[in-house]
Amino acid sequence: MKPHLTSINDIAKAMGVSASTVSRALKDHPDISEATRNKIKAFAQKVNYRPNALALSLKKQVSNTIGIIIPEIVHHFFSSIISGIEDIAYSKGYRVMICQSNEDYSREEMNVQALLDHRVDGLLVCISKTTEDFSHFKTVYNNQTPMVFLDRVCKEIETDRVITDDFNGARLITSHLIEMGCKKILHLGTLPQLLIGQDRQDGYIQALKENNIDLDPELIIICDTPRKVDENRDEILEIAPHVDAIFAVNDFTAVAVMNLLKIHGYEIPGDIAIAGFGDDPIASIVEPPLTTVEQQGYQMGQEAMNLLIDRLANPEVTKKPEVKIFQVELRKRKSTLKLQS
Amino acid sequence: MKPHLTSINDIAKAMGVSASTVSRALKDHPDISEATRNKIKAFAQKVNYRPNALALSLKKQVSNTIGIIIPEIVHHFFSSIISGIEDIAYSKGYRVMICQSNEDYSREEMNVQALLDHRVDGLLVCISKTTEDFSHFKTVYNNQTPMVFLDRVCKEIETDRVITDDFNGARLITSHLIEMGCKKILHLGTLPQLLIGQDRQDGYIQALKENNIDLDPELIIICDTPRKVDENRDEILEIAPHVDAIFAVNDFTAVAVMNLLKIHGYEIPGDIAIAGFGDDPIASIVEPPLTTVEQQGYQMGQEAMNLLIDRLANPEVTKKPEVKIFQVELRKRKSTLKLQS
DNA sequence: GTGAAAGCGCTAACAT
DNA sequence: ATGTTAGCGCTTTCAC
Repeated sequence: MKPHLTSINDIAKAMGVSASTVSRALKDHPDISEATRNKIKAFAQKVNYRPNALALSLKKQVSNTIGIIIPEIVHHFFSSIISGIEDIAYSKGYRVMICQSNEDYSREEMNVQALLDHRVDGLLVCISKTTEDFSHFKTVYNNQTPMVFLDRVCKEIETDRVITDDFNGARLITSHLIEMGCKKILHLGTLPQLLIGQDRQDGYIQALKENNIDLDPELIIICDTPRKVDENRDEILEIAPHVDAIFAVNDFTAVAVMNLLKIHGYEIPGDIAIAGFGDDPIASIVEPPLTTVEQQGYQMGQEAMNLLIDRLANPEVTKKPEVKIFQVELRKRKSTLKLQS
Repeated sequence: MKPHLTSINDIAKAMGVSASTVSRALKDHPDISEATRNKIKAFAQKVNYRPNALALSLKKQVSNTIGIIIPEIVHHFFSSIISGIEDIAYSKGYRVMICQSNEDYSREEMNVQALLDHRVDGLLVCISKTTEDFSHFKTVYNNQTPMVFLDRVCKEIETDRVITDDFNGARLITSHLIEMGCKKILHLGTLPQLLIGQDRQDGYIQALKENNIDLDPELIIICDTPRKVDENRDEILEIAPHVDAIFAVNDFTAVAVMNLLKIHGYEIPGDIAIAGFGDDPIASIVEPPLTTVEQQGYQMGQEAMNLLIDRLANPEVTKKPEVKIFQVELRKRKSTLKLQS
């Protein structure tokens, strides 16, 4: 914004016409004579005129921008979501503002505020892990700014949601482990306030039940990042001799335990089978490759953006919140393929 | 932007004062009596008043927003850069708008335009691989919108730059391979228009020279993504028997060749040593762990943002473009540690 | 201590 | 076919 980009007024002055004529000419308004229109367009082109998006948004009360709040873009799942969102958004003439919460509640609050301040037309949100109070999202809801929750949702707020079938995913994985002959399965889960964590844990428990395996509460511990694996290494190493499988709530945690166990002489999957969740690229790179379930981040992002655009296009319609559930697919790999004895 | 968020005018009307009074009261202007100020502030708080950032930017001709254009956020190096930028930006009261070019020239052009349209105060750019024409950046330059190039720079435009010492990094790696006894080193490089690729290739050549190894032009091929590895698999497999090491221009390409070679029965590093560039997290996860050099993405992002803020703060000062070069550190890992015979 | 008015860049209803 | 005017939300100079 340094030296004043040329505005419609500048053009008007330079050409001896009114600003409205310029405005109309540039958008092919039928009232404007072809002669003037051409002259104006040519001139605008020459001076490289570009409409000021800020002024436009202010005037139209529509910014054509949607805000994205996501925990951390480093993770493949989240960046896939973003790509899905962007591709739909761009194709429909929307811009996106991406904010990272870094899994931090107060950063998330700031992000919501900043996006609202910038008058985004809508919000696409994947809630931070540490968020337990949802009042900032209620503000959005009360503003009537359309919002779609993605993956990590807030049930208290009635909005469209796009989620993974976490329950079935976890059930699928756990059943697979059981099929491989595992009976003592350690679950590395995530914080209780995260629904996805709850659902994955429930899926794990359900699979045990279906196979008449008693649930041992000691075999569920909260440990959802490589760092946490490191912090809990003693506990994990103490439990390890007594289990024959580990199901981690995400792939990078699974990889971290795998490394920990390998260092301590465990054979994977011979001694302990390991499974993750999400099918991150590292899952196929580790040795042995990691069994996991595929989550369709890209498609989820697309779907969420489509839902949002729907709301934006029909603000008066008050249809019930939609919930799109994405199924997952089991990716069996070497890390769980025990030779049946 | 649905039901009209409450504005300063609304508050003014509701309280029977003028808009200017409200404006002043809210920003603690000394002219306003404490009584009115408190009343107004209390009311604003109650109705959850938030200034419209769009109107503010329009008025002030400063958006406090900076634009980031980056090839692909999925890559750890790039998302580290973003985190570095964000942390500095937030602490100084700036917002960021992140755009992905997806390594696509025309997307990059669109991004530049969109950010300019939104009147960002400055731009932080990591150029797309496929960009050979830089006129869109020259437009920015002519606009006098401050811009800092990061990692992938454009020499034709005189701006601040923050780069990696690619030449020395590649030289370091290549020398290390030579020390390990390798003499026939295949280099998987990137497109010729990319300076970083050129520099890494030059570093590779320099190391050969320093060790009196003749450069074999057949041992340089352009192959800079896992997909390209797949496309060039035949050529790579044909060359493989005749080399004792491979130096890839980035880690994910290195990992891809490593997998290809492992599948075809090669021992790493026994038959062929492999090294990458960047120290992506996958480098320490693959088996064997990958030798590479560490690039300080986070710090580079911080530095770039600081340079930009400097320019923004002193628009009149016309000091010469600064170039910050970040050194790299060799990370020797198993993938190159040949037993010396 | 407070208000009126102008203007940032743009558009649209209302003239002419 | 074109111009005038008002206004989107906000700040700031100038009055009083």
